[in-house]
Amino acid sequence: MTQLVLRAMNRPEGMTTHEFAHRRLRQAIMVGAIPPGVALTIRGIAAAAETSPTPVREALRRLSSEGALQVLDNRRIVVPKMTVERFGELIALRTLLEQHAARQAVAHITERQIDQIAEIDSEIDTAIRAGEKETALLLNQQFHRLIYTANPEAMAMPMVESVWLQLGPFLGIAMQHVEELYVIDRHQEIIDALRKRDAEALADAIAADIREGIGGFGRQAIENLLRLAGQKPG
Amino acid sequence: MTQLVLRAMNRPEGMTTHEFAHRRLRQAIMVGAIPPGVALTIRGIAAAAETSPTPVREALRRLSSEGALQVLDNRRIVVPKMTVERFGELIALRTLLEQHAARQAVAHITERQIDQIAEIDSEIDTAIRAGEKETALLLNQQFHRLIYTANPEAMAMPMVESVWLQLGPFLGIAMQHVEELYVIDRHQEIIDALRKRDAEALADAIAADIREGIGGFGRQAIENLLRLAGQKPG
DNA sequence: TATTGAATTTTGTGATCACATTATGACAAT
DNA sequence: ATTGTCATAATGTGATCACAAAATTCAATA
Repeated sequence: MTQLVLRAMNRPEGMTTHEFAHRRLRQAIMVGAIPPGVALTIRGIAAAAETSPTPVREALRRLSSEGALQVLDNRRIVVPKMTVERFGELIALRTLLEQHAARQAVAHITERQIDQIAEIDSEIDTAIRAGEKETALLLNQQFHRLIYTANPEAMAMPMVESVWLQLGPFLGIAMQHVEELYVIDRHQEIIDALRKRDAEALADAIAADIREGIGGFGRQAIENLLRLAGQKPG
Repeated sequence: MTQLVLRAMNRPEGMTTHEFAHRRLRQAIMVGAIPPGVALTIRGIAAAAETSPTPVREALRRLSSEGALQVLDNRRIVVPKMTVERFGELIALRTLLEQHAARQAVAHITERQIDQIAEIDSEIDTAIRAGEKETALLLNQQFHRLIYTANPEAMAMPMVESVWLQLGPFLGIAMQHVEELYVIDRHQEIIDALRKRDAEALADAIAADIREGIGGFGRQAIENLLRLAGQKPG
């Protein structure tokens, strides 16, 4: 049994221990650092985070409510295993929610915010050219997040984050085995639609971005990736 | 300050204390028993649930991740206040998610399950005739839930539950002040579409059911209800 | 070799305590 | 009447402990 390692992060002042534990665990799940199906122990996480079990449990409760973790009948906590069916459902939900969130954002977004989003896009290109896949992944999320949160009442945002989190472990696997995951995107098309305040063009571009990115994996490719990652079927 | 009262419930064997606290708090929020904006105290809930603060905190973390509660900067925990904008967003999300969940369910649902759903529908009629609004509300949720969970990988279900939970406090208010909230529904239309395995007819019926039910409140009606409930604009 | 069963360890859970932060109320000054 | 100050109370937070349940180990048996 390999000991869990959490990436070192600097803790913002005023952040509680359980929030910090939540953030670090979330990051680990998002990049696929925690293999699906193997039990997480509270004491193990507490040791890795150098805290006591109490705040860790609160973080685990939150993550399970967010769909990132699954509480088994034995009360053990695991990262859910990916299946072809689950993957398809998550991609469909991602498209549905992000299209909706994008449409709702159009009426609120400012030119200043679009500039900022375009800035993130160029940072993504830089990260990809530098081969920093993990950075590119996080920046890509930030790109989408900045669009949707232009709507001050973006009620769908927590749900989008939940889907991202559930796709995270699989994305981590894909990043390790697939070279050209981010060579193409529809970001320029998204930015153009934003500047024109064209909600339908935006929704189309979002759908295409998802479809041609992570959503483009076929059944066979997904099964191969899951096998490569050593995930037992079940 | 009035003391919080949680409805007595029998605790299923094997259920943990924090799960039980979560369920009871969830129920209280769902029927609008906790006024929005007033701070919930951990010790107060612990006293009402006759437990210690530890499991209560875990329940509160879950509920905040589910959108039912909001953690303020002061670290105080409140039921979020409803606004016209938020209400509209929640209804839009409810429609979007439930239409999707219904479409995904059609391929999986069995005649036996449809029979069960029809049974719930007649129970709803009974409850309405008996004037038991709260029962009708819960049965209505069960009606919808049984449809969506026919799909074994109903990934949208937790999100639907989240929306229900966020609409809960407002529904509780509406129930107290509006007589004919449940006199009409599209349930028969939904059942017919299920029997025909007609996904599009089902999605239309779901949308109509929401639109003509809680979704039918106009801006003025919502503001009046919020005023009646004594909610300060904020 | 495979399997059962008991002993041991590990783990989840909830209560309790101590501490720092925040809210509250009393009272004085303007 | 309103504002500001300070003492007190209430609250959130995290560590620690005890207990029961579950998993693991390992020896005995088929």
